[in-house]
Amino acid sequence: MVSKGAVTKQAILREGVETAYRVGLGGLTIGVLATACGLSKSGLYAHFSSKTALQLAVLDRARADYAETVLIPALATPRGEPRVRAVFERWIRLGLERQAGGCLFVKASVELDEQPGPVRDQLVRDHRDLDEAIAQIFRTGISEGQFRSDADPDQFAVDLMGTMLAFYHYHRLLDDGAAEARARRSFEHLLDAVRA
Amino acid sequence: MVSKGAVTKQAILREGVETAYRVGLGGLTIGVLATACGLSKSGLYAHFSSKTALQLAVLDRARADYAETVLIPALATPRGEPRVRAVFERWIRLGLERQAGGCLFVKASVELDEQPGPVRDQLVRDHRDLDEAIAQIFRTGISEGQFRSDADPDQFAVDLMGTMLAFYHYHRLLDDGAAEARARRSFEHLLDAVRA
DNA sequence: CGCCGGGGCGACCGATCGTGCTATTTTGAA
DNA sequence: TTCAAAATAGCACGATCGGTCGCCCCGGCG
Repeated sequence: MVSKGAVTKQAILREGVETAYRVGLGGLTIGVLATACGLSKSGLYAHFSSKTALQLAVLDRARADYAETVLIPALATPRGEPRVRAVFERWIRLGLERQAGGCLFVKASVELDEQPGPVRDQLVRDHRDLDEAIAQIFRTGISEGQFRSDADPDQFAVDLMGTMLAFYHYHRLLDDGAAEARARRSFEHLLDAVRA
Repeated sequence: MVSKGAVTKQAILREGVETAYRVGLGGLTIGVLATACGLSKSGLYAHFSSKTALQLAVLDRARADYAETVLIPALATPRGEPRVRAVFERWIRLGLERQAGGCLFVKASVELDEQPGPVRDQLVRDHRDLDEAIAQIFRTGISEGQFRSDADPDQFAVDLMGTMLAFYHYHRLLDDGAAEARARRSFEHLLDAVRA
C-alpha cells in the first residue's frame, strides 16, 4: 500500500524537476513550488527536512529520469556503435522535447560550479558516473572491434558531452532551428574519427 | 578629468563581474555587492536605475573584457589558422586563470535560457555576435586557402563552442586536470578535419 | 465511542530582497 | 573660500526568503 504522503512527495518532485529546469536549483523556491503543487508552504516543507534536502531529492529524481529515458533503453540495444547511437538519439530527443533530466544537470552544474556544498558534491558524483557510463559504452565498441583500439574512451565522452552542451546551448538559448542538424553532424564526425 | 563617480562605477562593475562569475547574474545581490565595494546599499544603487540595469552593465563589462582579452589580440595575428589558434589559446587561458569574462557568459546563458527579459535578450545578441565573429575569422582561413572551401564556418563555430563548453565544464565543476589536454586534442581534431 | 497519528494548514519569525526618499558629506570649479 | 552639484549615507517600505510552531482534520483501531 502506497501511503498518501509518498504520492504527494512524488508529485512535488515531479513539479520540482520541471520548475528547477526553468529557474535552476538555487531559484527553486519553497513557496512557489508549494503553490504550484496546490499545497501550503509548510505542508510541502513537512516532506523535507531542509531546502538542501529538497534540492538533493529533486536532483535524484532528475537523475532517475535521465537513466530511465536515455541510459537504460540504450543498454538494451546491441553493443558498440548502435548503443552509442542510441544514447545520442535519446539524449537529443530529451533536449528537443524540452523535457527535464539531462537539461537540469547542465543547468545545475553551471549554477553551482563555484558554490561548494552537498548539492554540488552530488552533482559532481552524478556527472562522473555519467562520464564513466559513456566511456564504458564506448569501450564495448572497441572490444567488439567496431572502434579503433587506440581510441580514447574518455576523450570520446568529453567530445560527446561538448556536442550535447553546444546543442542545448544553441537550441535553448538561441532557439536555433539548425542546432539539431549541427549536433548530428558533429556526432557523425566524432564517429568517423574513431571507427576501425 | 574623470569624475569620481565614474571611477566608483568601474570598481562596482569589476567587483560585479567577479561576483556574478561565482553566483550568477540572478544571484547578484545589491546588498552583498555594496558591502564588497565598501559602499552602502543606496550608495551603490544610485549608480544604476534598477537591478536589471546593473545586470546589463555587468554583462556589458564582461563582454568588453572578453573582447579585449581574446578577440582583439587575436585579430592582430595573421589571418587563417594562426588567428583561429589565437582565439582558442586566449580563450583557454581565460578559463584556466579562472578569470571572468568568457565564463560569465556561459553561466548567465544557462541561467537565463528559460527566463525571458532584457538581460536574456542581450545575452542572445552577444552570443550571436560572438558566433558570427568566430565564423568570420574562420572564413578568412578559407579565403586564404588554408581551410577547405566546402567547410562550414557556422558548423566550426558551433564545434568550437562545444569544445570550450566541455572544457569549462570539466575544468570548473569536476576540477579535472586533464580538461585542458582534452580540449586541445578536440581542437586539433577540429582543425585536422577542415584543413585544405 | 474515544483515541491516535500522519498529513496538511495558517500564522509567524528574523533576515534579506529591490527600491524609493531625504539628509549629509564630498568634490571641483569659480 | 565659497557654493552648487555630485556622490554617498540613513532610513523605511512592502515583499519574499527559509524555517518553526501549534492546531486541525480525518481514517483506522481498540
